[in-house]
Amino acid sequence: MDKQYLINMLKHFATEYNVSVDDEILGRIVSLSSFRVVAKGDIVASIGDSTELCGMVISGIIRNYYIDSEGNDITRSFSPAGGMFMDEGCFGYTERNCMSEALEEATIMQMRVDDLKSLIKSSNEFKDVWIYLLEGCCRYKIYRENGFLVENATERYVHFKQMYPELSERVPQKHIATYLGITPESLSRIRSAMKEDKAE
Amino acid sequence: MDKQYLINMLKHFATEYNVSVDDEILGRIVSLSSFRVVAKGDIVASIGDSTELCGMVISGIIRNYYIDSEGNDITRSFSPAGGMFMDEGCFGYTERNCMSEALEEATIMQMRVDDLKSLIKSSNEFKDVWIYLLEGCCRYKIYRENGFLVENATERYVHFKQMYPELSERVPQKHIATYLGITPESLSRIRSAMKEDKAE
DNA sequence: TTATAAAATTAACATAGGTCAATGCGTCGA
DNA sequence: TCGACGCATTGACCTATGTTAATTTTATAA
Repeated sequence: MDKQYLINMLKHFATEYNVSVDDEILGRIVSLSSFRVVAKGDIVASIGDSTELCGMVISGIIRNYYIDSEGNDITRSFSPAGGMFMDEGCFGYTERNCMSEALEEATIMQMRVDDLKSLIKSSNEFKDVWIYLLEGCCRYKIYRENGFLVENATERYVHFKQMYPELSERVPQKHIATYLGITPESLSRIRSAMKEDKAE
Repeated sequence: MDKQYLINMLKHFATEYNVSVDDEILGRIVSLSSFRVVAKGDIVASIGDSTELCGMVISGIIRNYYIDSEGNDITRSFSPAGGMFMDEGCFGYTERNCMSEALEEATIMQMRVDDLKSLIKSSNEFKDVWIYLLEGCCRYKIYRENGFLVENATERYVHFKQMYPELSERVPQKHIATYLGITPESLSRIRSAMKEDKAE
């Protein structure tokens, strides 16, 4: 993986988000980052970890999950290729409150939040990119909030499949269930009820 | 309400958020804004409205709520003094999908999203403020997502009261209930159960 | 201050989703 | 190829929350 290759990869992710960043900035990001290949099942970051690093997924899928007061594993989000994770530091948290694991073999890139923030401060253009990403994060969370407020579990599942058809295939159902705020057993029942409905 | 008074008010709100913006920028914001006093119960913006305007609450409380597929009124958020509302345009939505009403007599300020975006583009300093606000929005929504994923209704209510003691007093309970994702009847039961627990 | 409406409480019953446990099915490593 | 383990499914039962409706309390406006 040479530098230009990584720059092109980042450019590709940026294009998917409809933002353009010039190579010079991307080169600085790459220079400030370290890269790691992690195996399926590896824990990439844990509860209580410092938030000084933030990461981006180059390939594979990272799952971010809470452990609730009874010890249950509850998926907060999935980070596919191009997605950020371990980003709590960017939002001002000083300690991580969730776990991150690789659901598949994954290549991840990580850099210091301080470095990222300096980069943002230093470049007017990159500031716009950061604003774009933050607005996207808000949109996503507002959508999710809306789901919990006005939809039932079945509706949330249907919309999840529409929105993330690929994740629906690649990720174990139990994780999709907890992401939707229900148990794996409930999701299984919802699925069989949906099949019946279709049959009729 | 003269201009300097309004500037000072905005400065005060900014201070509460721990951000500083200089008077020149605030002056431009005020110049681009219009001000309105709305009566208790007034609908300030509706579903289907254009998102070309965004607003900030100067005094009073604005409640933002969805109407679900069965016609139920479900609170999405409260905007107290200093809070934004009608901000969908800032996040790229072209049409509003929720209602906004004044829970008390309120003074609101509104400006064109385009003007706000130009202001952000034009000022490096104001960009930082906008980034700060967006990060705050993400933090808030992440907290809320966490609540729906790992807390039950009682816990969400307790945390709501801790976090927004003033809102808890000033806002009808039925709206707090739907904000928490439950019915007013359920909240009432939760409250009486909490009283019993305390008594024992 | 009173009349009226709105909000909160309470009760009885209904239901979505949770819990626990058993079974079956893939998949992956030895 | 086999065995073991993780995952999905299913069933029986449970609980939190929803629904409907009656009642009490509180707020509002004449």
